[in-house]
Amino acid sequence: MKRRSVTSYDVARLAGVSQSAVSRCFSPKGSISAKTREKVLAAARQLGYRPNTIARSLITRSSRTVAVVVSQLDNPFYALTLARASRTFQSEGYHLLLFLVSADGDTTDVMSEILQSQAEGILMLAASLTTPFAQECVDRSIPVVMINRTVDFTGVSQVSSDNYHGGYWAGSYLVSQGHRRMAFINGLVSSSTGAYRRRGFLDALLSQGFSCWAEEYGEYHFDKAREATRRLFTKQPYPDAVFAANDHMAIAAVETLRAEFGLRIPEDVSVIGFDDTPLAAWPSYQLTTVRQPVEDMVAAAAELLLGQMREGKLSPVQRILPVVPILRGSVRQRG
Amino acid sequence: MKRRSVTSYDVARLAGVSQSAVSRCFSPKGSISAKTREKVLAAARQLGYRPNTIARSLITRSSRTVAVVVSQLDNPFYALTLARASRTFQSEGYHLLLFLVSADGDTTDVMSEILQSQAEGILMLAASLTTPFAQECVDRSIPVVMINRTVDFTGVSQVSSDNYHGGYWAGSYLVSQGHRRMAFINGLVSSSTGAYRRRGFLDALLSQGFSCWAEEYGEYHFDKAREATRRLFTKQPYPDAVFAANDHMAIAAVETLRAEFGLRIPEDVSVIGFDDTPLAAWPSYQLTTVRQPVEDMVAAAAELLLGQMREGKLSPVQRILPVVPILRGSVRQRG
DNA sequence: CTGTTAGCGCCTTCAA
DNA sequence: TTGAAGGCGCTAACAG
Repeated sequence: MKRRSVTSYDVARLAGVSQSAVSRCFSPKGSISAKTREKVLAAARQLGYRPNTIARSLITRSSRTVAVVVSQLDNPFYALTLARASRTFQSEGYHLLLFLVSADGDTTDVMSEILQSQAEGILMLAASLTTPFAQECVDRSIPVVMINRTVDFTGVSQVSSDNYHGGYWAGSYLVSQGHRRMAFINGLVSSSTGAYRRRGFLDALLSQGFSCWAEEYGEYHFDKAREATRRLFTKQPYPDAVFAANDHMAIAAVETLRAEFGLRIPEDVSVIGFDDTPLAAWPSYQLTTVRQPVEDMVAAAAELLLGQMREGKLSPVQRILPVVPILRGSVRQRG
Repeated sequence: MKRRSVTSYDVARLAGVSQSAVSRCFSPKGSISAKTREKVLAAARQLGYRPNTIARSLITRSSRTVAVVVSQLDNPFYALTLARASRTFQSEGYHLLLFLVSADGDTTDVMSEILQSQAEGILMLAASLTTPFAQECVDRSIPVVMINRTVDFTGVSQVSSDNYHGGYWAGSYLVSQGHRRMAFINGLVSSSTGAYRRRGFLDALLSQGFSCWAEEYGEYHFDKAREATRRLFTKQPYPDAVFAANDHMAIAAVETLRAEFGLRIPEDVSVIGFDDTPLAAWPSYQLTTVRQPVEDMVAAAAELLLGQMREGKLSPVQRILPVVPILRGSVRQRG
C-alpha cells in the first residue's frame, strides 16, 4: 500500500479554489480564467501534483490504452514492427500495454488479462487468437487488428501482405531461372502467413509442371531453421533452391549451407526469403526476398484501430497489401 | 464513450447476492461459501463479467503495472532484453507499459506520462533519465531500475555489466595479440556504457604504452557505424584492429570492411564487439566479443524492481555484473 | 467562469 | 460468511 499521494483536493485547498477548478485546469477543454489557472498551476507545481490517469480512466471510461500482443521479438522484422507501432500509438496519445507470447503458444490467459485491463483496442503481431476471444472482443466492441495472422472469424480486422502472391512469385522466379529442385522451409503449422506463402509457392511450381522437392518446418526460429536446412541437404540429390517463409530462416539457411556444406550462394544453391529485414540487404547476404511493406502495414493497422476506437463501432476490414520482390544476389541467374 | 459494461452489481443482482459477495469471489483472499461462489460464478459467466482492473487499481492504489522505457529496439540485444523482461514481469502478474524513445532523445514527456500512469516501477533499458525525474520518482517512492545507462543520482538502482573491464579486456587482448593500431567505434556521447567501455579500452592501451589510433561515433546504429568505419579506413595507414562499443556496430564494421575495402577478418583487420548477440556466433562473423550476461542482468533488474515494489520502500543498489570474453575468430592470433 | 453534486466500478472495514 | 456503507481520485452535468 502506497502512501497517500497528492490529489486534486490538496491542490484545490492550497490554491483556494474548488477541486473541479483543478480538474478543469488539467483537461484540455476546461474553461478557466487565466487567473485561477495560474493559481492552480502554481499550487500544483509546489505540491508536485499530477493527475491520476487511473481515476480519470475510470470516470471517462476510456483508458487510452491499446494492448499489443507480440511473438517472435527475436525476429528483427517484428522488433521493427513493434517499434513503429509503438511510435505511432504514442504519438496519438495512447499507451501501449505489451504482452509477449510464444510463437505457437495459446493466448488464452493473456487475452483474459487484456480484457480486464480495459484496453480500448488490441493489436496482434504474429499472434493467434481463438474464436471465443475474438467473439468476446466483438461483444465488448473492442476493435482488434491482427497483423500477419488470421483468425477464422469475420469480426476482427486483419492486415497482411499478399503472402500468396509473394510465395507465387518466389516459385515462378526460381523456375524461370532454371531451378529444378525447389525446397521450402515453412514456419509454423499454426501460422496462416506461412500457409499462404506455401500455397502460392506450390501453385507456382505446379503451374510450371513442378512440385516441391522437399519441405521442412523451421518454426520461424533461427536454430530450428538451421536444423531444417540440414535435413534438407543430407540426402542427395539436394535442392538447388530454397525458399524460406521468412528472411530470418533464409539467412539461417545461408549460414548453414556455407559453413556446414561448403555450398556457395547462389552458385550452388539459390535462396529466397520473405520480409526484407535490414539484414537481407547486408553485403554478406544480398538476399533476394519478398518485401513486406512494414510501414504501410503498421500504418494501415494503426489507422484501422484508431478509427474504430474513435468511432466506437467495429467495422472489420481485411486489408492485403502488395508485396514487392526485391532482387538481389542470392538467386542464380539463368544462362 | 463506451456503452455501459457489465459490472459486479449486475452479477450480484442476477446471482441474488450483494455486490461485495461478487467482489470477494474475484479476489484471492475473499472468504466465501462454496454455494454463493458457485452462484456468483454462474451469473458472471452468463453475463460475461470480468472485473475492471482500473477500478480495482484505483481503490487498492496499486496498478500492478511497470513501465518499460526502451530505445534501440533495432538492436537484437535490446529486443532480447525486452523479451526477457516482459516474460519475467508477466509471470509475476505485472502488466508492462511500453514506451519507446529514441536513443539519445530526451525522455521528459515520456516520464511525465509514466508518472501519471501510476506505474509502480520503472525499468529503463538503454534509456537516459534526467535528474529531476529521478528525484521525482524517489519523492513518490517509485522504484527505478536502469539497465545499461546511468544517471548521476543515487536514488535509482542501476544494473549493468562491467563495461570498464570489458573494454579493458578488449584493449589488452588486442595488444597481446600483436596489434598496434587499435581504433574504437563508440556509441553515443550520452551513453554511460560507451564511456566506460572506452575508458577501459584506453586505459588498457595506455598501460601497454599505446594510445587509441582513431575514434569515431557510430551511435549504436548500423548504418552510422558503417559510415564510422569508412571514416576510419580512408586514411592510411588504417587500423589493424577495431573495437566497437557493441556487436551491432562491430558487425556493421565487418560487413563494410569486407564488402567495401576488400579486407579480411581477422587476417587484415581484427574486430571485437560487445554484447554477444546471437549474430555474433553466426559462422559469417565468428565475432570475438565481450558477453553481457543478459539473463542475469534482467533477472537482477527484475529482482530489484519487484523487491522494492513489494516492500514499498526504495533501497537503490548499483549492481555490476561480470562480463565474459568470448573468443571466436575475429581477432588475428599472434605469431 | 466557478462551485456543488453525483457518480465511474470496485474493495474493505464494520456490523449483523 | 454476508450485506451495507464509505470511499479511491477524478470528470461532468448542473446551478449560481
